[in-house]
Amino acid sequence: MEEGKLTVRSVERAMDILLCFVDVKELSLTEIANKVVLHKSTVHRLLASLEGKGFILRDGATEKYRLGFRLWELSANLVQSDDMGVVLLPEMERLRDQIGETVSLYVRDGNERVRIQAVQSNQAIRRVAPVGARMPLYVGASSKVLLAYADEAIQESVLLTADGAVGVDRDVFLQMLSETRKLGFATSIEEREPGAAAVSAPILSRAGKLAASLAVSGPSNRLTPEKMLAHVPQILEAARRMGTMLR
Amino acid sequence: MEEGKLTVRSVERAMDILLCFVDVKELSLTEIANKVVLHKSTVHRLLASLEGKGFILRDGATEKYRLGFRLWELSANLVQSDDMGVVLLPEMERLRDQIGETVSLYVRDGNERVRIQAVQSNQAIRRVAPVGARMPLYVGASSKVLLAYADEAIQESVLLTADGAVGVDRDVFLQMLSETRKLGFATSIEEREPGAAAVSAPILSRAGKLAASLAVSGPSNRLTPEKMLAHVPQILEAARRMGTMLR
DNA sequence: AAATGAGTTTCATGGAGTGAAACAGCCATT
DNA sequence: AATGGCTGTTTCACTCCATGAAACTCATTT
Repeated sequence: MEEGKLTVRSVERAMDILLCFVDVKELSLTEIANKVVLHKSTVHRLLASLEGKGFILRDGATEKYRLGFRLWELSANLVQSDDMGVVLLPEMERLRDQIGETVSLYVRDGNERVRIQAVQSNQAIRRVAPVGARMPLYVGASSKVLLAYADEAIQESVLLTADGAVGVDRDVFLQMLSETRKLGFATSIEEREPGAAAVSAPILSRAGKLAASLAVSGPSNRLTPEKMLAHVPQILEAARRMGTMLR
Repeated sequence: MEEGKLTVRSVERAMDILLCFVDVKELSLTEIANKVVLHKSTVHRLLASLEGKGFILRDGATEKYRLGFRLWELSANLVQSDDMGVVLLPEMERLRDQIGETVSLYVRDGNERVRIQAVQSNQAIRRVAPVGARMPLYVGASSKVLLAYADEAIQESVLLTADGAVGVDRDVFLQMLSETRKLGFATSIEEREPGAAAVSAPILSRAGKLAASLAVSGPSNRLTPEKMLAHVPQILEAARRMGTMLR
């Protein structure tokens, strides 16, 4: 896989250094050098550049490096949740490339769910479903997820509409939602559409609130229950990562 | 002033590009190029590098550039207010170099104020006051600031303790706090310590809450009222900048 | 059609970033 | 004290890589 590279090496290295701090608060020079696999002196120079611009600072006591205050100034203008479709797209593409099936993003709107973003599987047979499409909230993996993490009032409201449409038992329904919360994901097989299966996981925002549901879907003969379960860890991880990108 | 430069030019330029977004949400390539005064192609390459690492993204609709989601991931590990002393130190040093007097940082703790950081004037005569020192909250420029922006309950509580210690009139006291809020800073001349004068301004966090007070202090024969007033704009600006660095 | 202005790519050039090695501090050991 | 091991920092020759002018697209405007 030859990547189209018209980028600046030292900048990429500097960004890699910043990214060392995603899960660690402070690091020493050599720790960073080991992480990014670069020579001490190179890292030192890059750090000095970042520090000069306020993106890195040194703790006076420990002499270790930390993220600098300039990132605060920037964080005010970060993408908002309403840009979700844009922000999460690269991650969705990544998941699609991992799994090879269509990946969709849904949010709840009233008693419906609406697909706000989708990246299609590049396989021959694929499910087609346009962005913007609206679907009922009581059927399909994504619906289960969106409902499971919603307020009770909303669950009740959907139960009312669904009650008339399909013969769903109230207790079974609530049991299913509880199960979804416990598992952390939901599946559906030929539920909404014949021949189609899907796995879905919640995207919880940084604040812990449900922001959207992420779904992987495909033809049920290709996306077998075993395959679906095998994909769950990757889907959960992707959803977790996406959550960290949202307010 | 010859700066010690062992830094990487392209990285600094890339950071300058990121900093274009402190007060703007999205920018086009040429807008950025104009801001940082670099040729289009150079900016294009740097942007591609930043985009590749997720620090910049392009809005699908407008085709303009925005800050990327990677900054979210980093913002989780940003310095907290309890690191204030560390975070604000460089700015304090800068102010000290501008004004040439001792710069201190105070926070309120109960009915006292405590110096949590200080950079000493490098002049011959200088005030000595160790970090960690605690002082009463009813006297001195910093106390006025810390109180002026505090809850009324705290003001009352201090009034009670102060009432016994020094003969302060309640109305005069409250009037003084109101005046401090109106001006946005406070001064004190030989109030707490004979021969010492100080100017202080509040550091308001990003959320608008009082985080600390910034004080410039020195011998009152050198730090005359005129000098103090002349320094006010720089102090206010420094305090404002520091505020943007705090939650 | 021609012209403007956006973004992108190409390419020769030399200046800039690189990493090995040496240097300088700072604690533990010996 | 002297040693060794560990940091972070600086130096420096080499060459490679970032640079910016210019050429090239592709829309949109005149």
